[in-house]
Amino acid sequence: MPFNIVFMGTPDFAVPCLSRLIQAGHRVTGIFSQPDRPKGRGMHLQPPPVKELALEHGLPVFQPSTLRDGSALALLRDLEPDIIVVVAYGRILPPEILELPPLGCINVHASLLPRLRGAAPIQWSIIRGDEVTGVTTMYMAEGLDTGDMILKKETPIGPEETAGELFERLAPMGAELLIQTLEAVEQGTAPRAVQDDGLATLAPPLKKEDARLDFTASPAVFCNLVRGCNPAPGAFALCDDGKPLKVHRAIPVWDRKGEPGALLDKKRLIIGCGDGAVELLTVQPQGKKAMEGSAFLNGLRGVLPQLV
RNA sequence: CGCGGGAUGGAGCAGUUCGGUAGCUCGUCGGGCUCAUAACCCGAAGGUCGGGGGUUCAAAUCCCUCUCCCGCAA
Repeated sequence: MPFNIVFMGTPDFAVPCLSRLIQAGHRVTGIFSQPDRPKGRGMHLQPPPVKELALEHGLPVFQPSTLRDGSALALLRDLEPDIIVVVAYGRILPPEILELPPLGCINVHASLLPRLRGAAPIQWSIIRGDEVTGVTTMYMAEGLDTGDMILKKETPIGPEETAGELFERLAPMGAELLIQTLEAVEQGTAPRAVQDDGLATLAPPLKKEDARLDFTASPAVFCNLVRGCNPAPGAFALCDDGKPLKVHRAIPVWDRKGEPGALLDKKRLIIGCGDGAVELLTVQPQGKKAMEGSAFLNGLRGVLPQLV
């Protein structure tokens, strides 16, 4: 017996969840998504991915600029949700909305809560060097990802896995867990586990400076940052001319040593790093396409890149 | 009209200011050296210089225009 669902979500991560909801035959009575925003080169207005999917299915989409002026609440009442499903919506729900649906508001989060609460759990799990992560569903509370947990699914992180690759695995995994969670809620068998705040860690949105590479760090830390920032926003090193060099792929090199930032090879982009070295496999100079490290060296015409 | 960089053999780049033979580092192919090699030496193939138009005796280079790629910012 499907119930009325209002879905709130914005970016790509939320798309599989909505897609599975529709596929599973749930009655989605309305979609909330962030307003279209000017984005990318040219600053053209871009609809969020969830909106595009919703429109393809002819579902009503709402994009209020705020949830706190009462009109959103009125709107929600008309949609008569039994439950609200929130996936990366990008906004904290006020208490009156959290309390509106009889079955509550549930959320899909891309980490094993209470670890990595926040907007960028996938990137941070890799940047921190975690070997395991997963997805968690929870009953939403007023705090940031602090609600009582319902279901969890773990998955190992590959030693060379990038944030983009992990994203591709976690998004469908989250969608599947969402379906299971809804079934459990429907049957009244959903577990409810309080989060241990003492174990909580944060995964705030990545800032520019977070993606800055440091050649004095250990090769492992360096490469974790590269993986965690791939494909976006892209980890970068600064050259001595002040220009950034994005590093898309890098691996530790343990049998070389050198001054941090110094080039250690003629043909490959092996750079001294921490107590060893790293090889930059794929880099991208400003204004250029991504290229192999060796190609970057070919175009330097004898000038050494002084990375700092 | 947000700011900016770019398009030159398979890859990455110089050459464009001040028009006049197509260059560099690699890769590929052939040969040599070597116990051997990703090292070294010799040689070769491969380019409508993004598209179109214009100026000129002559355009990668100057003028106009179009297409595509990318960085930043948001």
